[in-house]
Amino acid sequence: MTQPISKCTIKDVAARANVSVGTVSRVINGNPTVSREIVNRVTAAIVELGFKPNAAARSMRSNATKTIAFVVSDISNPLFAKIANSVERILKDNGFFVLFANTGNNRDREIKLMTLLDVGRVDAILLTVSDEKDPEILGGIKASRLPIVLLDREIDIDLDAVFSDHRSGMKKAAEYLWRLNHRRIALITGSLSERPGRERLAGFMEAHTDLGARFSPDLVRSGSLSEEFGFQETYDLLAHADRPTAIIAGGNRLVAGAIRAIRQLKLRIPDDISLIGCDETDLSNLLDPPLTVIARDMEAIGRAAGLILLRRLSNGAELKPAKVMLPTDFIIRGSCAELSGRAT
Amino acid sequence: MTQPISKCTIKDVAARANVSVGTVSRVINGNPTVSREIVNRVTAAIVELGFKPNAAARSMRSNATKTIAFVVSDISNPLFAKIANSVERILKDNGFFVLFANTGNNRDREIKLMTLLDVGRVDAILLTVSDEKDPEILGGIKASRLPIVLLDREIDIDLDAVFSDHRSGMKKAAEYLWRLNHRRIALITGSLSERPGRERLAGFMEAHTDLGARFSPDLVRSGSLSEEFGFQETYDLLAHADRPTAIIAGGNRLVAGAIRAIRQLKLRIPDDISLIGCDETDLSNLLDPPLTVIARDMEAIGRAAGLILLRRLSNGAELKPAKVMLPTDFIIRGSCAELSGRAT
DNA sequence: CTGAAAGCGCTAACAA
DNA sequence: TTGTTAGCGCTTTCAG
Repeated sequence: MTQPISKCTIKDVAARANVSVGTVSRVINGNPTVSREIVNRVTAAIVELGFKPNAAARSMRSNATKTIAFVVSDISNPLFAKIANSVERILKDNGFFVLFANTGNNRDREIKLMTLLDVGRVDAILLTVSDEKDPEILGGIKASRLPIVLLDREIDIDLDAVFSDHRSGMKKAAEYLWRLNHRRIALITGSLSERPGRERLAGFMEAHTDLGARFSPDLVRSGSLSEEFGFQETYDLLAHADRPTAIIAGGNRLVAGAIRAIRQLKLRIPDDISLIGCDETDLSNLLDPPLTVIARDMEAIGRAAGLILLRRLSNGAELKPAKVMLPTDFIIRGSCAELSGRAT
Repeated sequence: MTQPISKCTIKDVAARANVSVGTVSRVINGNPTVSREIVNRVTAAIVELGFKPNAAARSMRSNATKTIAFVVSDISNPLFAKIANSVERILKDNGFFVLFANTGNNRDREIKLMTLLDVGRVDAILLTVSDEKDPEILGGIKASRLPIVLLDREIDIDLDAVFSDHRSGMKKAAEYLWRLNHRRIALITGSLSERPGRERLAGFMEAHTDLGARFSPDLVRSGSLSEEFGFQETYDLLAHADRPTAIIAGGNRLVAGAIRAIRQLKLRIPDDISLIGCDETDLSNLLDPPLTVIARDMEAIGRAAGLILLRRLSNGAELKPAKVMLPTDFIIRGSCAELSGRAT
């Protein structure tokens, strides 16, 4: 095994192989205009010296870092982690690294991050912003010279983006509950300043409209995707006399909060309350009864995002922004009960 | 808002402010030997031009990238994600970015990654290797000129490391089951070529020895930390006539597999089988009954790792490698039953 | 086909 | 206190 005792540069290789640095560079970059003879000599020298081209110097010349940033609110959310995993896999195959950054849903951090990254540190950004309307955030995005791919966000700037079809999944879920004779269905979901919250609400309302059903505003709780919000709203919903018979928790953390609240109130799923969750997690399968969910393929989302990024990076800026919509899947399991009596 | 239409360099700033590039550099780096007057002028020029110092050029000079690599088998494992999150937070506060890479527990990928990173792309590595004895992996680590912090791994090279005290947690768990009159206790855990698997087994054995208990080898299944392994071994364990009365699943994915197997066999926890898991996940709290677990503070692990890294990076290589052992916590919940009859 | 040389943007001597 | 300049390691003309 070669021991790269001290950092060695292209110069050392050149000296060792008795060629010029330019030639070494050509060999490294697979330039075909080098004779077999010399390629061999240089390659040998590279191996013997354990030479590795310095990334900083390269990116300084080429203006490419071969790394992309993955910016989300919280990488420890298993969903983001899955997307990150998938993104990394596809990007790695193309010689890219993934830098990741948490914003903690903090507006200022998001803005700061944009400028921190836009210094030749990464070639592009995979982004999930916390507020699609915030002028400062939009300003930061506009000011960035980097290609950006949006993850499930819709803003006023025309960018590459990959979306999930929350709306139709939600619609199916609400209709399903209706068919089980539920008439008081509650929805807990994220803020309306983020696409997932808006789309889920839209699907929920669409279902009601199509069904000719009345829509009870106090049964809709939109605010945040946090577990805490899920807990509080579920608790509040169920503590009232006129409680819903079913809850749709529109967000994977919200589900955890909802279940916690249901437990605490000593209610049973689905006998006392029917529950539908979002996204596949350990919870959905391993809960007893298993959870009926609106799911999506995180792997596919990451793959799509990675592919779009690669496309943009190789085809330049003239490309029309790609918008990819990925489906959701409504998976019926055991967490919803059929109601016998017609509740109006 | 300043629009950085075209990339502008230190030179442009110098021209604009009527000073030399050296002075601009001094201002950027907060060198105190610059007059107030000029600092203001340069700062103004920087703001007006929207100048941001190029990271590649800087790291080429300073030999520091201000980014560290986080290398694990699978970032989508919620535990790693939590550590990553915590690491990122502490490192970010010190101006560092985190690059992450999945190895998928693939030996070759681990080795390749080391050389891919050791090109001035990162300043240090946070590492979890898949096999502590593999000579090629060890070779790769030795060959690396980068500071490395090991996460819960023990190898023949003296490096910074942070460990979890799996052993004592496991011991407590086994003793607890014994006190509940369990006499056939099974352990499913990871490979013995990784520290967690070894330590968990050691704790398990220690408990038996201290208790003067016989030790049934076929009740110990060590192999992998995957959910699939957890499923298969649990299934196998429970399908036999002479089945254990309790299972300890030593690994967070193993728990998921174990529960799945138990469900499939239509067994109830804890009436038919007692179960102890490892690490806090949604599962542990939200399962019914909630899971008794050997837990640890992932946040603390990430913080410790980040701090050690920072220390090494600022104090240089002469420092004696730090070894930090973080505790585990045995949390009793409802997944273990007390046996009445003495089953010898 | 190969070598020489000019930078990429920045920092850090060394001068002034 | 400020300006000048020599590189950091590499790629890429431009000659030869």
